[in-house]
Amino acid sequence: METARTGPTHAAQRDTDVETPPRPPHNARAAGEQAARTPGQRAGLTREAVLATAHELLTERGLDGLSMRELARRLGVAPNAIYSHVAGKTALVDDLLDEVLAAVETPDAETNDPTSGLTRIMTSTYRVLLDHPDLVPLYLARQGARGPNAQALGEVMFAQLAQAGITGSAAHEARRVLIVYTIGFAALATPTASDASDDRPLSSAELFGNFTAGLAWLLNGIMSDA
Amino acid sequence: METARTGPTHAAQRDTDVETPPRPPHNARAAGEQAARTPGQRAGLTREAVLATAHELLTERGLDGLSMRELARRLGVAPNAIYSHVAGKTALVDDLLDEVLAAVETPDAETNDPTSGLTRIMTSTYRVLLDHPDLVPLYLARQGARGPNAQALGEVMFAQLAQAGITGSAAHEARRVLIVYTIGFAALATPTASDASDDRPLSSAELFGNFTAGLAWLLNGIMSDA
DNA sequence: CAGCTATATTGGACAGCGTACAGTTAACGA
DNA sequence: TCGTTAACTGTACGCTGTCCAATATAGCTG
Repeated sequence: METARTGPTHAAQRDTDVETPPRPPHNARAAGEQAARTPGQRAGLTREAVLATAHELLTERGLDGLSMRELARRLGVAPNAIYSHVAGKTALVDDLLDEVLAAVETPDAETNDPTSGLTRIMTSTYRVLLDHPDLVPLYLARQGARGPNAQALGEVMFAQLAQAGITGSAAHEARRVLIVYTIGFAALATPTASDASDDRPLSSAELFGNFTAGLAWLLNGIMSDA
Repeated sequence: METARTGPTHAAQRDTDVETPPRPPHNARAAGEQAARTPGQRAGLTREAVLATAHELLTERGLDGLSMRELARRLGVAPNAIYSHVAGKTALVDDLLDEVLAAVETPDAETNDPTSGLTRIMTSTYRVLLDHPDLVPLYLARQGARGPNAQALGEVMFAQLAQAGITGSAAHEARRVLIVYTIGFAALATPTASDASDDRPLSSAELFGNFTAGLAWLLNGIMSDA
C-alpha cells in the first residue's frame, strides 16, 4: 500500500531546485490521492476534518483500525500533520467520545416527570451508543467521557433527580448507577466480539426491551428511596 | 489475529494440569539478570510462571505496561520464548481474565434463596474485580470473560434463577443485566483514571453500598417478574 | 504593496510494539 | 544410543505514536 511514490520525477527529497509543481488552487482534500506536497505547503486541514475522518475511520474499521498513520493517509497528509490540530491520539479519541454525546436527546427542563425524563435520557444515550458500537469499549475503558457534552448531560440528570427530591450524595449514587448501567448494557449489546458466548444472539429489539426493563427496575428503586 | 500455527507451538490448553515435572531448580527466573543463554538452552519457563508474571506486570504497570517484551524481560527470556507457552498476547490476557474469576465465591447449590444466592455471587464478583482494578477495563473491552471459569459462573447464576422460577430467555435477560451491572459498576468504582469528574471520590464503602443498593433494585425487579 | 512572523506541513527518524522464521540445543521416548 | 519434539535465541519485518528540523505558506503589520 505504501510507496505509491514511483513517481517518474522527483523521488528525491532534498533536491530542491525550482520546479514549482502545479499548485492546487482550491486544493480540497483528496480522497484517495497521495499527497504530492513539499514540506511547507498547506493541505487545508482543519480540526473538524480530522475529527470527522477519525470518526469515520473508527466506526468503519474499528478501534484497531484507527491509527494516526491510516488517518493521515485518508486525509492525504503526512502523519505528523495531524499533530497541528490535535494534541495526540488519546486527545483525539477523547474529543471523539464527547462529540458523539452531543446527539443524546434530553427532556425539556420543564418536564415534571423525572422518571420519564430520566428514561428518555438513558434510552437516548443507549441508542446513541449503539449507533457507534466501536466507541463503546472506549467509553468503558475510559470510564465514560469527560468533555463538555458529558458534563452537560450529567447536569441534566441531576436536575431530573432533584425534581424527584433526590439530591446530594443520593443523587450522585443514582446517577452513577444509571450511567454505569447504560454504558455497560450498550457494551454487552454491542456485537463486536465473537459473542457466541452461550446462546443465539439476541435481536436488538430484544436487547432494547431487556435494557428498558432493567432501567425501569433501577428507576423504580431510585424513586422509592426518595 | 494470532494464527499460532506452526506445529511446535502448541501451548497445551489449560485443562488438567498433570503433575509438574522436575524443573531446573537453580536457574528459576532471574529477576534483573540478563539472559546469558545460547539458542537451544532451556529457561525453565512454565505456563503458570508466564501467567503469574503477566498478572503481576499488569496490576503493577497497567494495561499499557503489559507488553510481551517487558514480560519477557521480567522472565529473563527472549520475547519469542513466551509464544511457546501462550498463543499470543490476546490469548494471554484472556487466560488472565478467566483466572481471576476463579476467586469468585458461589453459594452452595442447595441454597434455597435465589435472591441471596445471586446477591452473594454478584457481590463476590464485584469484590474480586475490585481486587484487580487494571483488569476491569479489559473485561469491559472484551465484554466479559469467556473462559471456563466465566462459563461456570454463568451456570451457577442460571441455577439460581431457575430456583426462582426464571428460565429461558427471561433468565438470559436477567443474567445479562446482572453481569453488565456488576462489571460496569466495578469499572466506575475503579479509580484508575483521573476520576475528578465532578466531586470528591466516593469511599469504597460508599461505593459498595451504592452497588448493593442498585443490585437489590435489580433483583427485586427480576424476581417480581417471575 | 513589502516584509515579518507564526504555523501548517513534510521528510526523516527513534524507540517500541507483536510476532513470524529459522536455526540451536535440551529433554524424552524408543 | 538415537531420533524426535519442544523450548529457546537471534534476527527481522511491518507496524505503531510521536518528536525534530527544515520549509513554504498565510496573515498581519507597516
